[in-house]
Amino acid sequence: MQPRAHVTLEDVARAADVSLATASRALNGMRVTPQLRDRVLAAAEKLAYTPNAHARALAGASDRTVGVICHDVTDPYFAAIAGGVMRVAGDNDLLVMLASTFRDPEREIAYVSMLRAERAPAILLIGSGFEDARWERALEAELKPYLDGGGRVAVVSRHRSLKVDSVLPENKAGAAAMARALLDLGHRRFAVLSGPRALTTVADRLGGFREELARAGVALDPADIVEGPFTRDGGYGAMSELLSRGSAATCVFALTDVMAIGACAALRDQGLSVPDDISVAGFDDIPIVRDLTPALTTVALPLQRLGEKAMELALTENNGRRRRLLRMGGEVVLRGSTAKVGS
Amino acid sequence: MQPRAHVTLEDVARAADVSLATASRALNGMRVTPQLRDRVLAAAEKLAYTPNAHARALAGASDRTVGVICHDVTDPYFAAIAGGVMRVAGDNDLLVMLASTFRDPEREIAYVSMLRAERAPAILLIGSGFEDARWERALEAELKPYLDGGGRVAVVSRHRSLKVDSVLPENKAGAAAMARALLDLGHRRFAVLSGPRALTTVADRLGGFREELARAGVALDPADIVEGPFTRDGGYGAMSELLSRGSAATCVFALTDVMAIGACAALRDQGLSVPDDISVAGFDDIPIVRDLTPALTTVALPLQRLGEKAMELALTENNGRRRRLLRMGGEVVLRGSTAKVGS
DNA sequence: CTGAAAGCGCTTACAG
DNA sequence: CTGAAAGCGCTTACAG
Repeated sequence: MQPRAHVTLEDVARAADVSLATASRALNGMRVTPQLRDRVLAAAEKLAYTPNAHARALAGASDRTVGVICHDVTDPYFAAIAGGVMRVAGDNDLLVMLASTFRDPEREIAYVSMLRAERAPAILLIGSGFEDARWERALEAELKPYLDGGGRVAVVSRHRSLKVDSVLPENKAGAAAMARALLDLGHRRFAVLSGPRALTTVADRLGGFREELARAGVALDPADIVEGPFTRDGGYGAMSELLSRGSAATCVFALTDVMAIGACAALRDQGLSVPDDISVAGFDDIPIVRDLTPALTTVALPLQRLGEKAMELALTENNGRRRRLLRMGGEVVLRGSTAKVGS
Repeated sequence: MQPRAHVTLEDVARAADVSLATASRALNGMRVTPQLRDRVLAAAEKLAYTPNAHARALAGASDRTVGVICHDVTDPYFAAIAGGVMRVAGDNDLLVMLASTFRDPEREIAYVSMLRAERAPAILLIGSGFEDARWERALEAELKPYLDGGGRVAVVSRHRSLKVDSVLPENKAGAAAMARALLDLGHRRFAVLSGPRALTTVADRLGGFREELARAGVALDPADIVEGPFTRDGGYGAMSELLSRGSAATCVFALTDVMAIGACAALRDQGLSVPDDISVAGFDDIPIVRDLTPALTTVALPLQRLGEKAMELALTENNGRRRRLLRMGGEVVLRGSTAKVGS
């Protein structure tokens, strides 16, 4: 009961009057005479003993803590994916260590490094990578030795990242499908609220949208593309900017639902009605958007499953040495935020 | 480059042709001849060396990973608080290990136990406790030895929990203030969408609301109190139940914004208008509610600051041995979801 | 089944 | 400043 030192296995062994080895075995459920076992368990209970996970890990016991690195847990998109990861982790009796980089590439590398140091059995990287060769090399320099050391890595939403298992939402196809759906509603003049160009997801979604429009003979005026952070306020700001430019677009496509939410707020603040004055569409289908008024038209991604699949990939041994790639399609869901427009 | 074994300090020391001690010192930025230092750093770089955090922790180096346990990261309420925690943690160069119990008391204890085993320097418990004596004892049995061992603990939103530092949103006062505000709008017949009785937050908010109404001579009909899970769907279900009971309430108070969102959805689905047919108020002021249509009337809690303060408490030594208690007030924010009603 | 001992990979007094 | 050595708290062959 000394208010300082930690109770160790040795204390337990001494109290139970057995050897260290026996104490260890009893606590770990290995074969031990019931009588000794009871004595050990009783002593441990009495002393409120908790094994030192570090010593245990050092001594070779396997670790049960996987690391998950995402851009921002407070973003519903990542929260939903993380929820999926945790579901599967929980089923497998794994503790999840969730970290947020707040979109700082440096910090992502720092986290991977810390997780490596912790000898986490698996690391999940959730969210778009950055178009930055230097960063890519640095990340690879961390991941490579980790993988060589037997670490498992799975990523969500990033391509080309090493030869690791990955879950890839079909951003490009989804954006293209959205373009088609909006064209079908009769829209011909579009604006896009985009995120930072450095994110690969931005390139994919913007590219898919633009190309599909082009296929229909509709061009996207560069002045109708406004860039902002991938946040609610980023969407608000981008929409405001667009309005101040006096865009003639009848429909705005925000590259994420979160931005779309900000855009709707900006429109509302300007006294404009969605979808009567202008249609708004998003991407992701985060849970909240169906509860908005009007509900948001979007490309629905199976967010929770994205996380579940990533965790499953990291958990299952990859026998063939090739990286596994799971593509998960998105589906356009038309809701109240987009209106038909007479041509 | 063997694709199995981990590179250890010894490998680095050998490659740099120095002793283990020197290699350790060089890597940790302690005084070492520049020449040797460079050799060590170069060797470490070349071998992609990462120190084993477990060995380091065992050997006495301090750990930089704090644990945060909340009910559900996918809930915007906890996400916002976690965001605050992470902000302060980041400023202090700490890694945050975020865990979700999904409101399972057993799991909370399991997480504390794991964190104890990890010798995390601090553990933060975020979210209402449960009214369950057995659980309380079990939790205390985990926390006590952890505290005695020098661990730091801070909690958000739970009272009576041991003698640990805590941040307490004024749930009771906030709910009372909300009652007053709604009475001022002219409402006299209320309904409450409540969460599980076992959560202390429920008792506080419900109690504060009810007592303030009573003070004004307004009684809360037990039939007008519907209980459901603290989730969007829980709010949806509870509201549906209330409607099916044919309640005559002119105003519904949901104990959390998340439930209020579900309630609004249920009303919408029934073709009822908020606030024309019925007023709805929530509690928490999670970020999204100001973007709803109508925006939600609620008790605004400084969510991010709740997290920041908790982390700060855990980080600053408590010299006086008494537990510190930070009360943080909530403020009623009237928005579009509540209407005046002619008396 | 049980115990003595080696070893996991570091850090840090303790000598030099 | 540098090195040899002890020690952190476990687990696990290895003998008995």
